[in-house]
Amino acid sequence: MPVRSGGKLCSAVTAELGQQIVTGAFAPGDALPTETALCEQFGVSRTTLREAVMRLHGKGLLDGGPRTGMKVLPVLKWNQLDGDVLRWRAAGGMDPEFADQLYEVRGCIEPQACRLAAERASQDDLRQIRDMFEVLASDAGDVVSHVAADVAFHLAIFSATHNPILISLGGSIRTGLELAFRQSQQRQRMSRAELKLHGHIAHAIEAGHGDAAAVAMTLLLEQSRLALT
Amino acid sequence: MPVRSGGKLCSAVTAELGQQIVTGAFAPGDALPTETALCEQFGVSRTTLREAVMRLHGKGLLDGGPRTGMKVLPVLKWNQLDGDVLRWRAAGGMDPEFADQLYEVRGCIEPQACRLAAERASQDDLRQIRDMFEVLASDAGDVVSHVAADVAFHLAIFSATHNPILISLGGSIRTGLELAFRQSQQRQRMSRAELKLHGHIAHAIEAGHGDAAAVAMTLLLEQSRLALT
DNA sequence: GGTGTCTCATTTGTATGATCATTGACGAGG
DNA sequence: CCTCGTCAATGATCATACAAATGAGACACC
Repeated sequence: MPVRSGGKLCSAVTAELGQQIVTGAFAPGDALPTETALCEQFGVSRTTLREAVMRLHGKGLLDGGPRTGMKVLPVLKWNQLDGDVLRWRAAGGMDPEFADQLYEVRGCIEPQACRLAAERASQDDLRQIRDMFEVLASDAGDVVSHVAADVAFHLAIFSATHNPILISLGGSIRTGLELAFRQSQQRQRMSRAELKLHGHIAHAIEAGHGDAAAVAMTLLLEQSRLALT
Repeated sequence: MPVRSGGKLCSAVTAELGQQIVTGAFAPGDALPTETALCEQFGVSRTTLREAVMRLHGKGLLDGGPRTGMKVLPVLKWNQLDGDVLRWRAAGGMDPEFADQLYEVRGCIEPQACRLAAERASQDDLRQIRDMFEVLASDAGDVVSHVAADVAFHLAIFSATHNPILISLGGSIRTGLELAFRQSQQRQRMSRAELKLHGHIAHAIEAGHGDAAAVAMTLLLEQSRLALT
């Protein structure tokens, strides 16, 4: 009966269990209740329960063998870039430590992505980046669309690298970007400094100045991180 | 019939279908045969077939709705860092283009990881890195254990950053590392230049010289990429 | 009595077939 | 040509069956 009725049972069970794990209701190393117990608790069949468990297994949250039950894996084994894990972790406010970690990873990747983008961006890529910057600069629309434009701006840079793996990686941190941006803009609009840096990045990539773009991106990330606190 | 009998049907079907997709037997945008047709082709029940399809969906290879059948998604949507996708793609020899992409991504991340590791590595982290370097330098053991030590060396650097997201990311490219190293060492042992660079990295991290470690890592990746061709 | 081994029951892993809902393509009819 | 109903294919869930693995208790032996 606890299951939120709106939607697929299986997803609901996955979300419920996943959030319980991520938020620490089960400590790493702990064994979950038996399948039959969980089936009764959620009021679903074993098939559905196992479907949910399998998804969590795929996200690196659980592992287990026959007879031993399912154990919660240590945090380091979790697939931290998985969209669901990210959302569950950020539910109820993104803790600052986590935000720092996310920005640190972005700081590793995005400046380099700018360098590659400056070398290889096609006309289409450049247009996409420029368009998203226009939307950001126009300051029109609600917060949601503003966040979407910000995310699209950064994803467009990943696209411009023409490296499928990097693009895939960009897609993985997409949820992280959204969460961070939303929380950031919840307090205040994007600052003028950040907006200017977005412009610098766009222009530097367009001009093929990879180093300048990378520097601007590094500054932007720093600025954004500060705005978050 | 084609299903390798010794093992899990579902995994076999997943691997078979997945490899067919990744290797291009179905072009992106193509619609797969209907579920019932695939069920007959593989000789499994619909549940099992759907289980396999769901896994591929989770890896971003497929999408589809009722009545429309399952379509192969464009390559950019694939989860390129998924271990299985990586393996399927590399099966039958890693194509040079893909190797280049992988090294490019590593070049984005690992030098920065070295910087962070140099700042934060604990004594345990340093010991781990040093130990793995010793194994590499000792030149003992077979190719498999040598590859394992190389992978462990790089993963230890990720661990030393103490950033869970970065560590998780390192785990994701683990399969890529293994595949690249195995192919590399299949031809020839690690060159003396590469070995020396491993040593430089280890020492620089130990000494807290982040920039030096990053430079050495960049050089190492360049060197390794050349050795692969 | 303590210890090693063996059997068995419990729990997970894998697979099947059935049932009902959902959705979108396709054709009949206006 | 447009609209709408039909229906086939997927989506979701369930009840069930069997296989495999392992922990726990029974049992024999020292």
